[in-house]
Amino acid sequence: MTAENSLSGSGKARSGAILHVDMDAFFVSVEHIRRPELKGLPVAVGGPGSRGVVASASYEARAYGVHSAMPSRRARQLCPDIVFLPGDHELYSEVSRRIMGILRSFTPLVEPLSVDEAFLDVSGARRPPVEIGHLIRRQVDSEEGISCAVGVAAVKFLAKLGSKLAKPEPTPSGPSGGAGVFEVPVGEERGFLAPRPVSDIWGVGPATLGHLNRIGITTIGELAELPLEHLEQVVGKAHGRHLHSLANAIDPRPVVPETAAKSMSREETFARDLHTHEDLGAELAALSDSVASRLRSAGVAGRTVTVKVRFGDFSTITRSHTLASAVDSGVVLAREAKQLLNEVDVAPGVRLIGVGVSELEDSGQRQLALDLGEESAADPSWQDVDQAIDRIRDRFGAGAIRTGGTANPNTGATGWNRPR
DNA sequence: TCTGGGGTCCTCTGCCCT
DNA sequence: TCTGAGGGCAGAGGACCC
Repeated sequence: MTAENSLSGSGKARSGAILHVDMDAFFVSVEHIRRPELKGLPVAVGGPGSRGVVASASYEARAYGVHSAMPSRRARQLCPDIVFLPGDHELYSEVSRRIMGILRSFTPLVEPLSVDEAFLDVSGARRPPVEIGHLIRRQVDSEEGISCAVGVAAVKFLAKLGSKLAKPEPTPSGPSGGAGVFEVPVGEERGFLAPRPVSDIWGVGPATLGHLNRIGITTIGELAELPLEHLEQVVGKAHGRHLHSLANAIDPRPVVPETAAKSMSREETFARDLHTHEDLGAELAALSDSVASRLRSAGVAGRTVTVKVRFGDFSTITRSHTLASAVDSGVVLAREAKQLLNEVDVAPGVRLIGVGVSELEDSGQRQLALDLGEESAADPSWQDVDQAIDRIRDRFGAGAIRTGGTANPNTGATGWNRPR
């Protein structure tokens, strides 16, 4: 379709005003800045252990078939020379904040999707969207040394697909080609989508793809022609309506800057399976402490506590409980989580455990509830303890203090996580 | 091949209430 | 008093995303 040089200035097609900006191999690109000697080498950021996976791979590594979410062991088989880096998520978050700042200098309507991508609504801008895309690429590259791809379209889904098509190809010597900016012109959306595979639709993963393939649907064009009622029977009502709209290039979702988080969680995979409530309880306490700390720094508290347990055979269960009032205390959260865990038979062996909190609300509301004397799972006496813990961590670092029962039981946790 | 971590949204089921 | 229908809600799990 159209690319960097073929569209701009043609004046033949109207431009959509949604941009999707996606960093190229973000974690690896950040590592390249502080370790330039790694440029040109196959590099992966991720968990190097036997149960680790790749979070980000350089284009040189991708040429060997390495990709994100691939088990690290498999990545080493495909590319024995690959350099594994453990990752520095504080640094990635810091770079991400600066890049989002650059994007906000073009429009206040920036919706971050993750650390390395965002939607922008530039409908109010004087410059053409494609030109803004090029300016963004130049500025992110000159100020942060990171390359990115930009998709331009009238709707989010197509802009996202555009950025994917603007990316370079992986080769053993690094990224090659790639338009950098890819536009789907207004009025040409359906023709553009029709021949593309249904897996290009945002929301079609392996399970949905299997369902669609079984009824003979392989392209977006075929999906667009399928009667809605039939599609709803195959993939469910809400999902069916959503996919049908996207296949017809209909995506009314606006760009929403800064949406509040709806849940917070932490989970940990162990190097070896754990079989006792005692071992798991200690790990649960540490995770609860971490989640509670994040809740407090975000100024929120949550009512629903969920414990996630993944067994050695990879089967996964969750147990949740909704409290009378919201909590943000690590001790209270750990107590609830352990009660939930007690309902689970852990003897078969647990490889992963997680703690999550949802039904989040502003901490100010919760304080008001406490002041009014409502029944609460959050014991106010713990608030002083939590505040003291936060002050110590602010001053001496996150590892300066642990709450009781969170001492590392030598569980061999992978220690790998990818912060949002 | 053997699958991390942190999220969101949806569906299904069972329970309670009217 | 019993029973069934239907709505609302909580809990569990699946699918998907990066």
